[in-house]
Amino acid sequence: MRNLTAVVADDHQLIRDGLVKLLNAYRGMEVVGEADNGISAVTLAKTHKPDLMTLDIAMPHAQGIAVYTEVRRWSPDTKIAVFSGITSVALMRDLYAAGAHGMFTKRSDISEFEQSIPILLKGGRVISADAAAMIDAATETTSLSAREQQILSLIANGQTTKTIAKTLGLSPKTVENHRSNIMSKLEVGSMAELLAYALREGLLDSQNQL
Amino acid sequence: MRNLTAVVADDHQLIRDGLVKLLNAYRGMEVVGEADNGISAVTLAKTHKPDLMTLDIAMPHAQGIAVYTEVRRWSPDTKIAVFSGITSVALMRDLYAAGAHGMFTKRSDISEFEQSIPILLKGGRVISADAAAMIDAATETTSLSAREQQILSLIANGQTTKTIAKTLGLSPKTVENHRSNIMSKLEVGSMAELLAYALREGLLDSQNQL
DNA sequence: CAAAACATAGGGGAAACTCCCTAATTGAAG
DNA sequence: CTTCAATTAGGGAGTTTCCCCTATGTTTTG
Repeated sequence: MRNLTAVVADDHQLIRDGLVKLLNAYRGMEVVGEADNGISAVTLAKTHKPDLMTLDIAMPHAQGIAVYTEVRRWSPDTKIAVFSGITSVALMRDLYAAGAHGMFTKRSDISEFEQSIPILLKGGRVISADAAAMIDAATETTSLSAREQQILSLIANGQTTKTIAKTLGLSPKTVENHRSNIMSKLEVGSMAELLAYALREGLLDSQNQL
Repeated sequence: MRNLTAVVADDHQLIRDGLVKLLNAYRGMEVVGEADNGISAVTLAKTHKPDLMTLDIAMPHAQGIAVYTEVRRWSPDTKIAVFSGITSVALMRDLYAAGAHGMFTKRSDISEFEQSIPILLKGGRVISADAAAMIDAATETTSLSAREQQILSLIANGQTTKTIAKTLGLSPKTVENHRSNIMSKLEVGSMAELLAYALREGLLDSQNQL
């Protein structure tokens, strides 16, 4: 009796194979689709509306939280277990806030995920030990306000003070003040150090893939 | 008859499982050790001196080329197939220069690796299609001179024009000119973009691995 | 050898950044 | 209700980038 469906999305074939095997071994569950990029992940979610979906948040063609929210939009009842290979703390934090059901890193013990399946299917939430530790560590070091984080992210994406001011509808002087506050909070003395910090913490949107 | 030995080093359990299964299925081969971090990878290489070793270059405790060279030192006859999950072009280039036998990305088709095993065992070299494309793309874009690369690296590590000038014993103006040339070569228009590029390419010393 | 690339160093000006202030409004915490 | 943090916005001075030049000596390459 197979009444539970699952979709596996990951661009690493080995990981995909492992997860498919694991999910197919789960009683009553069948993997009905596999995706190796963000776009087909969303498509599969739309067509199959699976009960469970594993989602890598770093795949070609569409990255990060965008894929998550798209899947969510087209199949709101699907329970989504996010697997992050890259350890982008900011992304994890966002997904946590966006309400991902499961959060695992690819370094997590796989049995952790296996044991989580029934919980996830019931609508529960599971955050693996190492993912939780990562989020904690991040939130404690990040004493930046929401606005400051937003502006830091824009800076890290190569935007200048002026363009940031324009996109946010603020005075350039305000943006400058925020940046100044960020720098004193993070104890850095130049854009270079600030950038190094920001990029280290994974605040880049697009090109952390290469 | 099992006369070939192999060691699998990868911090992702799913990947490890997949590779172990694949290698054990190879005629006459047996996986005699698994490592989930750089240190135990080196230890296993030292104790087992396997014929073949798969090596992830982004693992906890010791990263990148250091692990490769250590393995090489303790077991020079072991054929090493490098798997890179993170797409650090600089690292790939270095490993290529250091003479890694096999180079695959985790996005590679696994059959590519499977078919490569006999070639690797004979001492041949195999670079998967996508890894080769990556290296080509990198070497063609990186037209920076030695001095320019050095200065870019210093910039990426948070040094200012002045301090760079002092450490290199140059005029600040010279450093500035180099930076300017770098920026026009890389087609970026600000420190922010330059930093983004540099960090992406893995020019940071310590913490580009997070 | 000649040409090209590289490394060195500087002038000058517009723009951006860095750091010192003040100050009004808002919303949350005690 | 009061205090505190956050957000907004600005003044002003000094420094650094950024981008345009010129110029000389060396090294590499065709």
